[in-house]
Amino acid sequence: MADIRVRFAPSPTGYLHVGGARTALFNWLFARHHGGVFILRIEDTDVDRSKQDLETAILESMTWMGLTWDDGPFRQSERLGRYRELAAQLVRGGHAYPCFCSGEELQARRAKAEAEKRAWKYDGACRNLAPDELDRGIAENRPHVIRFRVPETGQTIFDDQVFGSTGAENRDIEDFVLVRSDGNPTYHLGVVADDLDMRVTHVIRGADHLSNTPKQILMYRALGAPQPLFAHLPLILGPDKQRLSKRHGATAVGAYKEQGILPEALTNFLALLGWTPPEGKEIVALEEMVRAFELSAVSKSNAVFDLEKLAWMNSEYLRHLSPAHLYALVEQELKSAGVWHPAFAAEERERFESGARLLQTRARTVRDFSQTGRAFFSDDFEYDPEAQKKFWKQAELADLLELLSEKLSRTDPFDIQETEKTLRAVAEEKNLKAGVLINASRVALTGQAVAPGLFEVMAVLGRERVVLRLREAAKQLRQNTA
RNA sequence: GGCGCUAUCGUCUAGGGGUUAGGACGUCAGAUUCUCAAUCUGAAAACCCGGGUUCGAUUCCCGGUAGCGCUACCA
Repeated sequence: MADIRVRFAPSPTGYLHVGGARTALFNWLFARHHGGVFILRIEDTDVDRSKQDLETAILESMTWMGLTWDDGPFRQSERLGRYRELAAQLVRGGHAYPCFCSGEELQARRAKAEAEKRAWKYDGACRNLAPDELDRGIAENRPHVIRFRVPETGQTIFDDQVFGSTGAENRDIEDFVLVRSDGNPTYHLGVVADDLDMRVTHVIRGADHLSNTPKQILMYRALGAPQPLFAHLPLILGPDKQRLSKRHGATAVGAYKEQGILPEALTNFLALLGWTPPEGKEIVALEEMVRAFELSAVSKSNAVFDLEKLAWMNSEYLRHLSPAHLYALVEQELKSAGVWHPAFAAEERERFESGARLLQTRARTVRDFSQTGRAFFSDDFEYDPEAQKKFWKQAELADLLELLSEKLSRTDPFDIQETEKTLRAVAEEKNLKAGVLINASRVALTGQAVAPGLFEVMAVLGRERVVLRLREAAKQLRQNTA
């Protein structure tokens, strides 16, 4: 298939949410797979709700995810003239007409129909206005919209690339609005005009548009224009199976970035919502997805967004990060958390790197490096109250930690093996299980009950810090028990 | 209400007229251990219901039910 052109068309009325991101991803994958063009278009015809900084945020999120576009971004607000022109063409051809019904009138009629339990559809009041009536309305400058004249009979069916053959009876489709009374186009006019002008070959979008598609196909026909292929994507739901929204927690791509999710993990996770890679291998790099992606493998049923699996996938990606990539990421995280020290770029580089590596296998998000892992990069950290409660129970621990501190100050070389030997010797001498001393020391050195192996921690921190922190902890412990 | 779409473990899904219905996340148990994670082993866990077609349906067809979507001068 040559000359494939697809587009992603967010509207800047909110941040890029994961559903939109998945749509963008599938478009992008499809384009890359076929060597086609991925167009970015901003659908900002809703002037009241569209915001410039939201557009910027959307572009940032897409860039962060690696979904770069080949053309655009185009803005519908910059093409208003073109939409009016097309609407006029439709009117001339008898496929559309001005409608003078006001919003209030319409609402009243709709309410009445509903009260009488009649299915409401625009009643066509202005569908066949007498020419003089029409002229008068225009001459008097009465506010009006332009409606599309939907055929009264027949059906509009199409072959969706995901859902298969589907469509609607024309009699079930109302004469929808093309141009608002303020002259701005509605979504339906905008998409068709743009997809036409941008020579989009495949419209890949959320399944919430499945029922809208016949309307748009009717427009292509009225225009005598070739229509694109359509592929609708199942929706992403919250755990309660309701359409994903803010009340389910974070939905914006930017929020996941803030939480320390890697773009690769998010992308991979999103791809698995509705698409199964061949071979069933779930960890799939972007390039691999590009190679394997097929619309025909997209599922038809909605998918629940499972945070647990995203978290797992994130730790999986974190664990397999190359050292260079890891260091860059951790550096960035420490900086934004205010934990970064310039020495980490110079004389303390080794400590920084080994600390990052030590934390790598157990990190769930990049935030962990500055949060639970803070003590590896800063001397300014707190003892977690829960950790103290769990491992600093015995009062004698204060003396023991001090003793250990003193022994360690003479341990040489100060490495994993020797520090362990030293600690176990102290434990034995005091007739104590090594675990008790180890756990207490862990809290002393990291502030946490959960951290990497103690002797690795010691080796990374270095003698000076370990000795100091153990002594400090002993002091703290005495205070606690006093 | 009308129209449309969908329906396999809790979740994401594979599969498909005859299978021990497969995998992943999660859960549980065990191993390991210095906490946790990782790792390894094992376990529990699903074809929405009713008809039809068929020698045989989870799979095909119809109906029901449920969920979702559309039903705006939102997109």
